[in-house]
Amino acid sequence: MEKKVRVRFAPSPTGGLHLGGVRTVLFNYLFAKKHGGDFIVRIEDTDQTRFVEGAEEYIFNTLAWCGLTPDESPLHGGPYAPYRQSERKASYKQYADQLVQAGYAYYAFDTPAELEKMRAEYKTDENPSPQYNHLLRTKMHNSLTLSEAEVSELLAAGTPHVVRIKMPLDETVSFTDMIRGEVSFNTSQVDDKVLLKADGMPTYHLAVVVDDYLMKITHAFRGEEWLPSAPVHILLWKYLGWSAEMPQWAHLPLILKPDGNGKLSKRDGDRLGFPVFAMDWTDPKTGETTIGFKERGFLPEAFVNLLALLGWNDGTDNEVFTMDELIAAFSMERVHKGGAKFNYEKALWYNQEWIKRATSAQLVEQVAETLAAAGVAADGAILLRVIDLVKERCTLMADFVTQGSFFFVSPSEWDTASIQPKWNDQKNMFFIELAKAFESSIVWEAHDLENTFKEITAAHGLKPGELMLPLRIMLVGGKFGPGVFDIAEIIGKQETVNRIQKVLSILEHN
RNA sequence: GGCCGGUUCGUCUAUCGGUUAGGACAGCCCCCUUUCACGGGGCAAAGACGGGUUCGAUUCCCGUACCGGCUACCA
Repeated sequence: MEKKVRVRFAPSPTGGLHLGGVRTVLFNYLFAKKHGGDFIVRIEDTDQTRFVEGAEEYIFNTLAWCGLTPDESPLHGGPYAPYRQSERKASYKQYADQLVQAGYAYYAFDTPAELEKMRAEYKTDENPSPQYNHLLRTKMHNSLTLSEAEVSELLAAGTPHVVRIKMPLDETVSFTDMIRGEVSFNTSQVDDKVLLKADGMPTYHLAVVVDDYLMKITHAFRGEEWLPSAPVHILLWKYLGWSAEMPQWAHLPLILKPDGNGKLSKRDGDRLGFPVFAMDWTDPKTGETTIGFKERGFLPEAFVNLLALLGWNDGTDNEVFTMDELIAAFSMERVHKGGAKFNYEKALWYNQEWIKRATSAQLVEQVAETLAAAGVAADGAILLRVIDLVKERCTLMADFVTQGSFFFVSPSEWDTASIQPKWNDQKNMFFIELAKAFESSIVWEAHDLENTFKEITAAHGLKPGELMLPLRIMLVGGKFGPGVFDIAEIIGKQETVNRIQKVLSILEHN
């Protein structure tokens, strides 16, 4: 029987979740759900110096907003708890010891200062960053160079030390990456990574292997930046005697900055004016808030959609997918190898697509919230009609404010500059009469209003074209929005007449 | 520097050796629209370079160039 698929997303709680991180979650999630498996979130908080208050909560809020609910996590519980590595601290040492016992790892007593000295000493133009590797370990302070007695003495004295993996000489480690195919490394080129730190915490390298094993992870997906350390992990699986259980790997391509080169960073968003984080993130130390896609006015469906199509496609021309469609269509083999430059314009297009496709009923709650935040109280029944009328001209949720406010509150400013140049007494008379006609009309429907409007223009010997724009500006405030008579119908007789008269008086005083 | 990965229109991408190299975003033009959008139609735009393999390479192999990642007791 096939093993049940189990994947994990393993973030460090160090700050906001950016595009790349959410996409990694997404691909994990899609793969798991596609295969009827479980999606686990494990918090990798092994570095206390980088721990950031609130970051873990933020991660779960983001997952909830995106609709990527974990099956197991510190928040959701599960049979392999705890899901926080700091709480699993005690379980790693035995594996480190096991590796030392078997000769696959060793104790190293070098102090940070000694390491620094070593790097400075061996640094050359050809080798700018000397590695603690098979060559240099013979010159350092460790259980390979020290006598057994010395080592026991140091250990007994409680001397601070780390455990390092002993990379073998000139062996080939290879594995099949689900995206890249076979990738191989020569072990002589890989350094002796620290497995267990002096504070007793494991490094990522040990923790990821131990926890993936213990949690029965079948597929391990992570960013491409992890590819260089894959041989360490593969060897660890082997040295711990778990080769048969090793998950299948896939290293996801990076998301690159839109201009120039390099991977996308928070700075690029600040610089180019678009969000990089999924949701607003406030740094607890500086108090500085970084805008998120959610707060910028993206729909979660659009955010998920655009992320999925950054580096993946189903082979057809289809670009708009619901979560269920993504799950059905997803396959790791169709993920791109190369990194993708993030394009905010395209992201906006996805959002507009999703707003367009959403029904007014689906949008009403959020739109009401958005309007309320801008100080506009919007009534439910009318709001539904307004949303239907304006949604196709909204790219971001915030656009509903400019596109929808004038239905509920009179404009505070009018683009009279666009009326004035061609304004004259004749037009003034026309609008006075129009207001009167509107005021006395019995039926208040767009179609009838348009007829009334046309009858009066004809009676005055005017062309509707030169009066339509002034009317629009009177009702809307500017040169935008849906059909003028639809607007008039919705805002009602009194309000329509009021707005016409208000602008008439402004024009008169200029 | 070393190791690993990558390379199709400006951008995201399709192509599983044979295509006028397709689509989308952005750009430009036209239509629709007495506003702004939506929508419809059109234009422009690509296989990094050099060698092989092959009847035939964007596709397979090698080299070069360029780009990226890693090179911490960070993940």
